[in-house]
Amino acid sequence: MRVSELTARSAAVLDAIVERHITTGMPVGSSAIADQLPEALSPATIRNVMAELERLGLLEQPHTSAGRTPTRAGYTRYVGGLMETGRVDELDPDALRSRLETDPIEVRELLRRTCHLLAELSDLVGLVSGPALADTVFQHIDFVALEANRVLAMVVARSGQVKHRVVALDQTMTQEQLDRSAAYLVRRFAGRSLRQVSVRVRDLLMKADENLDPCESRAIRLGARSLTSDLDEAEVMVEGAASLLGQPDFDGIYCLQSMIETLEERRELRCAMESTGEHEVRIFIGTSPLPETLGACSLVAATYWSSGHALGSLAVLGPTRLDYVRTIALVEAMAQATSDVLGRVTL
Amino acid sequence: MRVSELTARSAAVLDAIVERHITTGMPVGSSAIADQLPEALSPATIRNVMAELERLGLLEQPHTSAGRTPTRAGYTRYVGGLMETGRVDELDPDALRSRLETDPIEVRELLRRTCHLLAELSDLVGLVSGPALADTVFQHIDFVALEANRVLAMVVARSGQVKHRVVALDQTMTQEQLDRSAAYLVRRFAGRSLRQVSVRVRDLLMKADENLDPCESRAIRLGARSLTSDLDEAEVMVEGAASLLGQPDFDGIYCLQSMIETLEERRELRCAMESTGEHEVRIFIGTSPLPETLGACSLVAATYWSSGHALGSLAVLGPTRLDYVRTIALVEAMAQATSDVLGRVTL
DNA sequence: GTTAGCACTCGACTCGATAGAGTGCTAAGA
DNA sequence: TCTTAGCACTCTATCGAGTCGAGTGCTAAC
Repeated sequence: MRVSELTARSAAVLDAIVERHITTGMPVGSSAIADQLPEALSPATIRNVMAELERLGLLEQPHTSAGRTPTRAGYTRYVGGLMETGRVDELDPDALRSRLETDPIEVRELLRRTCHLLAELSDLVGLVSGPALADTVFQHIDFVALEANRVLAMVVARSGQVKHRVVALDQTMTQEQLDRSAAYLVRRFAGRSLRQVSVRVRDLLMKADENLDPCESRAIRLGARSLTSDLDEAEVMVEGAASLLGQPDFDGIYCLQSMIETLEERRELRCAMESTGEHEVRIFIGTSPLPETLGACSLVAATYWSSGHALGSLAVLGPTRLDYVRTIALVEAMAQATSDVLGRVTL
Repeated sequence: MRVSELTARSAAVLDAIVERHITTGMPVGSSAIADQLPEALSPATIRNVMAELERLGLLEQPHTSAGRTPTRAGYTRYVGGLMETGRVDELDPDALRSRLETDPIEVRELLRRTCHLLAELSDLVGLVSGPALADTVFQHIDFVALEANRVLAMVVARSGQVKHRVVALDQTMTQEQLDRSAAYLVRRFAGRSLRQVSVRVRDLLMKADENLDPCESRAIRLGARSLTSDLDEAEVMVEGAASLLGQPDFDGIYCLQSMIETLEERRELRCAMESTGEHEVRIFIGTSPLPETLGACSLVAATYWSSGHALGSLAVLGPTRLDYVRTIALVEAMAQATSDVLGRVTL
């Protein structure tokens, strides 16, 4: 029998074991399940089913005389069931929305609140990957002359997001020249996405277009230095990393340090969060897009949107043994609430 | 006998015990010290001295048949000795400096590197509190109209640091009006510290000066909304929080979670880092400016400067049992190196 | 003031015994 | 054929006793 073809009873036993293990944290014995199932069955029967689930790799035993715990595959199958049957809590996005709104709406602050709320309501780690600036609309650019050929470049997206960096010039430019350059760039490129602008400017720079006057080509050069590839890199916010230390599952576990380090690093997290899946809510249980150090964790992630565009991801990270029913509902509702608020801003 | 009046021999024994405890992490017995001291003394004599140091509150015993460990007071006295005699390593700031320099110099990136280097070289937690924007020189301001009465305000300091926020207007303003407002503010206030500008603008707003034309008073109103009190709040960077988990001293300690939480919060850290002391390098051993959750930790902090002004603090946080000789040298050299690099930028 | 000698204390470790949870297997029953 | 009662078995967790050893404090002699 293949895993996907479990009998209804086997599936029910698996679900019961997973749920009991989630609440108690202990290996689950046959009699506990016999008591719990609606169908009246003896522990011995349950044991037979459990033995089969173990053969299928869905359960395991810490040792012969202990109950069973779900394997990753077991969790995966359980969660798959949840997703298919839609058997998750409902959480009202409206209640969340009111805790997210700022006046005036500021994208970064909104996402920070989302992250905070995820951590607070789950009592686990909250994660948000911000929208990459490259996907937003170029609205404005400003250059400010600092001393000694250093120029501050500030790029503004229509959403109000800002990216600034200091660039070094090879020749001195007056503030007036800088202003003219900025005005030129705005006039010529405002309204396109920052990614397009970045590509276009780099293009023009390569071709050294002879139709451009010196002033324009100076502007292009400045633009290319300001719109660098790091526009693509979305920021990742993490909150509540310490909550992992409070998890009984990780009590005294040796790799806790590298887990926290991974959270501090962020780079690997971004990849994991942004990998897509077939469902709206993606769940990764200790494998694949999750870095190896987080092998004992699960990630419940969703995408947030604005006017049809996926902007970034938000997620909750916790031990594999986490309350999926609640967490899925939370992540789903939070994605909805954040998208709603973001929908009121032009990005 | 008061603590400060220890005999030379008692002080030597204390120092030896602290140093041995720092390297081994275990309670220190009398015979180990007898072997180690230059003066040839029997363990029994050392025991007498130890008993006295214990009466003075400088040492303690985990239990009767164990050796001694230093108390906080013991560490404090030991560190005081180090500072007075200058018995610390020397570290070459030049070597550090080359790892800090960026081209072009960007203040935030520099401080981020400082923080990273502190963590890397100490294998502990690196901390840097950034310069409050309020202390920097106002160079430029820009307003960009977003949709629906939202305006993005970007404040630029001469150092190239930027603070931006979105403000909501009560009446619509055209981009041209915004530009004129910005120009007015720059013309009138550039060159003063942002703190002064903030106070002055607020002042003018209160007085509703009738000498101002409508355009100017609009500018003042915008300025007041943009230069808010959060300019005073210096950012605190933390790196290497996970290294606390690797400390054998904290192995299985119950309050580790709240320690990491405190590091995540940052608020309390800032206070601790910025409290001043008589020496250039300040050391706090589990008490007073440190939050209570960090009672098992020590903080070694120093101030970094630029052209005579203290700008912020940098520090290393580790377990009380840390290698003070090395750490003090590191923090001292890093403060020097960071100050040197910052000295090349006008703030 | 110093130190050898000695009894004493207390944690760390080992060993064996015990209790208890949960299993797999077998054989009988539906 | 599926279910289940009964039973032997396995393995962990826990407790107490015993031992070892590190280190102490005290006393008396130098």
